[in-house]
Amino acid sequence: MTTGKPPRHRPGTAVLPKGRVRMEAILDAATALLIDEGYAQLSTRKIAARAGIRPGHLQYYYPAKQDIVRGLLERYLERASLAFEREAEATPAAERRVELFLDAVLRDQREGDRARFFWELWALAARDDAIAGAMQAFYRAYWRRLVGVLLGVRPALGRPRAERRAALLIATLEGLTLFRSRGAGRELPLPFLERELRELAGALASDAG
Amino acid sequence: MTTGKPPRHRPGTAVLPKGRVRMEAILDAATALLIDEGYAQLSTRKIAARAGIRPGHLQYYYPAKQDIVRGLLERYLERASLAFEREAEATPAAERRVELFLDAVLRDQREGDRARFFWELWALAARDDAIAGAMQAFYRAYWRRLVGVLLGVRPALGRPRAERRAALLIATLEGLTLFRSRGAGRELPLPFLERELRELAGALASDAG
DNA sequence: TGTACATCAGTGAACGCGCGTTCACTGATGTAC
DNA sequence: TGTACATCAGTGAACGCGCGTTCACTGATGTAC
Repeated sequence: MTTGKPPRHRPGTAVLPKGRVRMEAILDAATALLIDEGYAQLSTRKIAARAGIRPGHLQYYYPAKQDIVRGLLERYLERASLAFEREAEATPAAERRVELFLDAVLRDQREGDRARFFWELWALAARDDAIAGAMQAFYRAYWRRLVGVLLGVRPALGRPRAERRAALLIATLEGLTLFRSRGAGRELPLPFLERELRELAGALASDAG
Repeated sequence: MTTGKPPRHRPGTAVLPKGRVRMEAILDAATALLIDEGYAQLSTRKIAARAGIRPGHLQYYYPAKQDIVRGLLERYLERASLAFEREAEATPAAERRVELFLDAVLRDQREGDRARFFWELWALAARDDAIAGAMQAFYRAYWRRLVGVLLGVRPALGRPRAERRAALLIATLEGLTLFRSRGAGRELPLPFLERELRELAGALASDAG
């Protein structure tokens, strides 16, 4: 089976340190460009330039453009899912968990680039099954973590109701990114919205309804 | 001032019927392509082909590609804003207004293409000020309409609180589009989510909190 | 430590393609008298 | 109704460009003995 293939790095992950560093640099460059200019303006030649290599060398690590995009997405979402896990370990008193979870999410969302990055991803997921799958895995982790928090605070909710309310809360949080920075109405100051959001979260964590 | 410019249709809107029909056809074609393939794959040549004209003739009506995108967006959002107005005229008993408003929004969102279209727009708005402005105007109309509904049902809310809650509800509704079709988790059946959403809307329309 | 060899990393030129737009031109339609 | 003219609508060829990817090749690094 050892055919005389063109020199290309196949197994997906570089074995040697230099290769691993290069692959990271490529994903870093592509991520920055995706956020700065959007997927429509993203080109392999720009990625190569930003990563400090020649255009033809990209294919040595990533045979096609879509492999780069999938790669950067998987890396990002993996890290984010890990953050959920890590946060789950250091649990404070149950009563404060919802609040702290919201804090973490809002802090992350406030980090400028997150919204732009996700807007691109939502659009991409509609056209690419691999990206849709990765996004789905991410939101599943996000959602499971929140279900756990809600049930920890208010066990009487019951799992089915907690699952639905967690989904609603995530939808609200994601939807709120539209009202940040650009693209939607900005006449409502965010601090007010976030205060209201916390009240909403409190209501969703109650066993009423 | 009457210089010998190249033959180009300048004023933005065609005067004669034939020209108006052509412009509509161009926007129709571009909208369909944007939904089917996404902005990254959108090209003037594809638009021309789908509209049944030669590539060079596009520039007669729309000097540049971005004019087409802005044109289709403005047309769509104008129609949607009008729909809000029309709906506001036929008001039933106050108590049912929130419910009916939700019905209308959810029905619209269920219409397959709406989500894909908006995902593209959110991403585009982050790069193009004209698109961001149009989106902002649309969400403002949407939001004002909902504030009116909430205040009509529960005047005791007061305008500031009604404004914040309307924004939250819109964020939730937009965020829920992520859980439809593709791109996010689909393990939660939508009917359940929508039932929960109605309860949430009811809570937001109460004067508690 | 030295040598031989295999694998890994990187280069530079070139490919064919679809893109957005321009331009000189022709044909169709409307308007004035 | 007929004619002259202006404006509107549409064509087809061509432009220069950046794109994604291939390919033959060279240089660098690791491995076995």
